[in-house]
Amino acid sequence: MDSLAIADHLKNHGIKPSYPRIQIYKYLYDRRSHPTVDQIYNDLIKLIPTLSKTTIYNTLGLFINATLVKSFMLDENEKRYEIIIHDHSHFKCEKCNSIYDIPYDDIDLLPQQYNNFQIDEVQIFLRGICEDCLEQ
Amino acid sequence: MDSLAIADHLKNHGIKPSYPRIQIYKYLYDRRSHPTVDQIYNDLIKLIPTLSKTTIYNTLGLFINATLVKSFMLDENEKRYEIIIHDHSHFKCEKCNSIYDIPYDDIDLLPQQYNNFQIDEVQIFLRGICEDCLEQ
DNA sequence: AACTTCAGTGTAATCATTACATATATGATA
DNA sequence: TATCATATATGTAATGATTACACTGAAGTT
Repeated sequence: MDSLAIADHLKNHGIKPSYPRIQIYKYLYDRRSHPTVDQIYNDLIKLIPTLSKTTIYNTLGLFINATLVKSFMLDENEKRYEIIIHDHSHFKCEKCNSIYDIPYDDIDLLPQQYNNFQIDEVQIFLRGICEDCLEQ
Repeated sequence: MDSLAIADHLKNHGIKPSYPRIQIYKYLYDRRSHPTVDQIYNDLIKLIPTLSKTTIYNTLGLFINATLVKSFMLDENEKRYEIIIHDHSHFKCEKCNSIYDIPYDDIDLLPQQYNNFQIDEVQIFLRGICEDCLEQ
C-alpha cells in the first residue's frame, strides 16, 4: 500500500493523514510484525528525525479508536500493536521469541450456557516452541 | 482448603510454608478471582498488618515457578494472578467489568501445517457484554 | 548461645505509559 | 496574501506497576 492509498484509507476512517500518521500506518502494514512502541520509535526515527514517542502513542490511540489497529500484551509489560486484518491467534516461540500469526477458523469458544453473551473481541495466545527451533 | 493442607501442598512443591505464603495462596484459592497485586495487598493487609507488596511479588513469583499459579494480562497494565486449576478462558464484561472463567474443551487451535509446534500454554481472552448486563 | 540460611520488609530505581503545556502546521476566510 | 482557528506534533514532567537491592528478623542446626 503506497502513501496515497494509506492517506485515503485514513481519511475514510476520519483521520487526517499527516506524514507521521501515514508512516506509522505504513510501518505496521508493510512489516506485519507486532512491534512495541519502542521498536516503532527506533525504526521510524531514522525516517522522521523529529518524531516523538508521544506522537506514536497518540497516533496508535487514534488508529485503535478507528478499529484500524489493535493492541495486545504477551505477558511482558509492553503493549504490542498490529494492523487488524482477520481473526488470528498469536504463537510465541520461547526459544527464538518470534511471534507467529496463526489463522483460525470459526471456533466455538463458548459452551452452550454462554450462548447469550455478546462477544466483541477474541484474543488467543499460544506459547511454546516452534517447528524450526525444535528441529535444531 | 485449610491452612494445614495448603502448607503441605506448598511443601510438596518445594516452597516453605510461611504465614504470608499460606495466606496468599489461600486468598487465591478461596476466592477464585483474578486479583491484581494491589487487590491482594489491600485485602490481606487487614490480616497481616506488616505485609509488603514486595512479599506478594516474591511469593507469586515462587508460585509461578512451581506452576501453582499463573499470571495473565487483560489489556490493562496490571498483571492478574490465579490458581492453576484446569484449562479455561477468560471473558471480561465491558459493562460490569467482571471476569468470567469459561471452560473450554479440547479445541484444535492449530491448523494442520502447525502440527509440529510444541504448545506449552494456551490463553484465550474474550471481551464483550455478559448476559446479565445485556438483560438490563 | 552462636551461626547459617531463608523469609520479609522498606526504600529506591526502572521503565512503559499518560498528562499537560507549548510549538508547529494546516486550512479557511477575508 | 495575511490572519485566524483548529488540529497536529513535540518535549518535559508525572504516574504507577514492577523490580533491584540492602537490611532486618525469624527459624533451625550444631
